[in-house]
This record gives sequence, structure tokens and C-alpha cells, in this order.
Amino acid sequence: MPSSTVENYLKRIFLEQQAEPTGDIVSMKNLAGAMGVTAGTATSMAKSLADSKLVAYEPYGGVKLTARGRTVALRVLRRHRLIECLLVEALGLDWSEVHDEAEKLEHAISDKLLDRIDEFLGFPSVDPHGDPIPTAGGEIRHSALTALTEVEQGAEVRIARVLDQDEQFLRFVDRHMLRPGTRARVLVQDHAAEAVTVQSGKLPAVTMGRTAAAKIMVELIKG
Amino acid sequence: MPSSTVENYLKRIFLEQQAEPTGDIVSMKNLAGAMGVTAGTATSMAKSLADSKLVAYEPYGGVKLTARGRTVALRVLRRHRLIECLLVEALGLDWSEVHDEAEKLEHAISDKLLDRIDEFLGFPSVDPHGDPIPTAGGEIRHSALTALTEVEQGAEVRIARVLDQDEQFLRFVDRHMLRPGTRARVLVQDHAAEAVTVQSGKLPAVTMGRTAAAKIMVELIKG
DNA sequence: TATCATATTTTGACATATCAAAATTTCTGG
DNA sequence: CCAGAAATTTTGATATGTCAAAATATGATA
Repeated sequence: MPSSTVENYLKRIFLEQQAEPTGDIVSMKNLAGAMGVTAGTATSMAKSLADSKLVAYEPYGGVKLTARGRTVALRVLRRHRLIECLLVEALGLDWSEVHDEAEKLEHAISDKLLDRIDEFLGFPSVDPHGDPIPTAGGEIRHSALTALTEVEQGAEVRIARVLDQDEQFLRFVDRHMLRPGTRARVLVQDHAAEAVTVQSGKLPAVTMGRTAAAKIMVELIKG
Repeated sequence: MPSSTVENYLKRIFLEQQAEPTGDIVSMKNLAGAMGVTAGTATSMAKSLADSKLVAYEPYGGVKLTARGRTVALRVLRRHRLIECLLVEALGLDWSEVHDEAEKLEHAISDKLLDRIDEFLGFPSVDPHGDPIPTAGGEIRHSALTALTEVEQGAEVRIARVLDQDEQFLRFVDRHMLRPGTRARVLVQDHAAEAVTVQSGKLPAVTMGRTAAAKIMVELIKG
């Protein structure tokens, strides 16, 4: 049984591997940053994870999940995301405030209870942020998603995923009805200004910078 | 912020204090037994809790909660019992299987979420086992105590207090599992015979005279 | 290529929580 | 009151997870 610290490292490594398209090796600096610990701590944990065959660790290189490590990471993510669903669906919490709760609860819940929750929720495939929920078997399903910066002007899209858990940002997304599942239209792609203008529901259009737009992943509906 | 280990010790001490009617001081042996650790570990933890002013510790004497320690213990108990309610009410788990889940979740839940759960459940006053749920303020609502002679036939009660320190009597109480904290059912109230028949756990029912029954104070759970 | 900034690793320390076993204190029966 | 039993405390060790700071390696650039 991995400790919750180990679970957190593995989860972070998984997420960092996904976030880093330069290659799926995570540096000690990034790992330490993501975990909020010093670089020395990250190094010693990397070694200890490698001893447990949960990561491959190359001195001065970095760290990468093994198959076993990946399985553990996905199990933690499954817990996290199902808990987020539960808090939103059953208890009516706002999707912007469930992340921190789930961060703690994900280490304290049994497989049995998790299965109950899954059943109770009707076996959802994405969490309230649109992030895919890994299966009990430890697999993850991806649909082809595009960043909001990449779609053509005039396109109709469905918001699929928001790649940032920051509460400020989630509130912004909320305010403009850009939650996962909602439809939106891309009115302007201004490459010169590095800005994207989108419009959702009956709200007025909103213009955001490309760094923000890059964090909003969508599925193309038309255009 | 007390660690979850500290929370567990305080909770145990509280429960042991209630269970021990000889006086509310808990010995290292009992504490170690209840926590599943060695006596040496219990001693060193007792000292450390005393340093934090959460318990009063007398070497070779034992340990007793301070007001602060009691407040922490009751907060943990509140979490535990509300979580048990949630698992039974909302997720349909059986009341016999929720204890272990709650044991872990009670340390991983925020006050905010707990309040939501409380509200969602309609502010229950007892958990699925009939144990009272402490208030957010850290007090325990003691329902008014009733003598065993006063309750209706068929009622479910929890033994709360035994108003006699006589060894003979306490042994009798013990033998029939009528210690404070245990649940029992009043099978017969025979006013003509001045006798009460009660039954606890898996033991056969026992009939006692009204003078004896008058010394056993109970809380009404149902009926 | 020599140097310097940056990243990484090592080292020594600390806090928490635990155990086993030795030492000590308290209790109890004769 | 005293000896042995039982409970308690002490001691020394271990595992986990962390930091600060020193030592070392890597990589970019002049």
C-alpha cells in the first residue's frame, strides 16, 4: 500500500508528464515545484520511488512512471475525479471549490466505497472539469481535443476540459459560461493581439489572452 | 492543527473515559490496547499530548482530557458520525460497514464540507448506530436521561449511567452487557410484578426488579 | 574550451510515530 | 512487610518525509 505521499508524487508525475510535451520525463525541478518541496526532497523521493519500481529514475536526467507507477497514479486520479463528481452532484458544491477537498479525500476512500459512488453517479466518464475519469482497470480514454487557440474563427465548439485548477481561473470560466459541456462560438481569432473572442449562451462575448485560451480544450462541433 | 494520529488518540481517550465508570482517567494499558500500540508508545504520546495541553497526564496515574482535548475529540466524533450518516443515507451502505470508512474519512474532510453534509442530511442528532452527534461548537447534546423504569415497552435505549457503585450491582450490569454506551431493548415493562425485562447484544434477556432498573439511566433511541 | 549559472545530489539535521527490550514503579497476596 | 506480578517508563533503534546548505554535475556561452 503506497502512502498518500507516494500517491501524490505519482499523481503529480503523471500530470507533469502529460503537461510536458517535450518528452515525458519530469525534471527534479519541475517535480519539486509541483509538489511544493525542495529539490533535495524530490531527489530522495525519486530514488525511493525507483527502489519500489514505481518510476524509472536517471540521475541528472529525471523521472518517468513505470507501468506500475502509472497504474497507481491513475487509480488516484480516478478517486479524485469521482469524488469531485460526488461533491458536485450529490452535495451541490460548486465545481470551483471541490478540487482541494478531493485532494485529501482521494487518499482516504476504500475501493468498495469508490465503486458505490461510481454506481451512484451512473458511471460518469468525465469529472466536473471535463477531465476524463480513469476506469477501475486503470485505463484512460481520450477524445481528440483542441485548444481554443487552435480552432478557426467562426467555429462552434463544445468546451471539453479546463486545464487549470486555479480558483480564480475557474471562476472566470464560470462567469462566462465556459464550463465543460457547454457550447460556445469562436467569434474572433486575433493572432496579432494574441487574443481569442468567444461567446456562450446569451452572455456577451468575452475576449481572453492566448495563454488563457490555451488552457481551454474543446471539441469541434462545426467549422 | 492536530495530526490525524493525535486526533485518533484524543477520540479514543474520550470514548475510554466514557466507558470507564470507575472514574474518567484512562490507564496506559487501556489506551495502548484501544489504539493497538505498545504501552511505551502510549506513554510517549501521553506526554506529548500533555505538552500540547490536550490531556492531563499523571506519571503512573493515567490520562484525562483537558477542555481543549475534549473539544478536539468531539469535533472528530462529529465528523465520524456525520460521515456515517452520509454513507448510509446518501449512498445506501449498511450501517454495519460504515465505521471503518468513517474512521479514515473523518481526518480528511474540511469544516466547510462537513457543514454541507450536515445541512444535506437535515441536521441529524444521532448517527446510524444511535450515537449522538456533537454540535459544531464541540458540545454533545445529551438527550434527557430516563430511568429504565420509565421507558415504554419495546423501546430501544442506550445505557447512559449507572447510579450505583456497588460492586455486586456493577458486576450484574456487566454480566448482562448493560454498561454505559451499549444499546439495549426493553422487552417487557411489567408494572404489576414491578419488573423490567431488557436484552442487550446477543445475550439472552434479563428481568430485574424496579429498584434495580431505577438505578439504570438510559437515553431513548427509538420508541 | 573555460567559466559560470543552473540543476542536481549529498549530507546532516529534525519531527513524528512506532517497536522491542530493559529498567523502574506500583500493586497485591501471603 | 516483602516478594513477585503487573503496569509503566525509559532507552535505543527504525521508517518516513522534510529542510538547509554544501558539494557536484551539466550545459550554455563567450
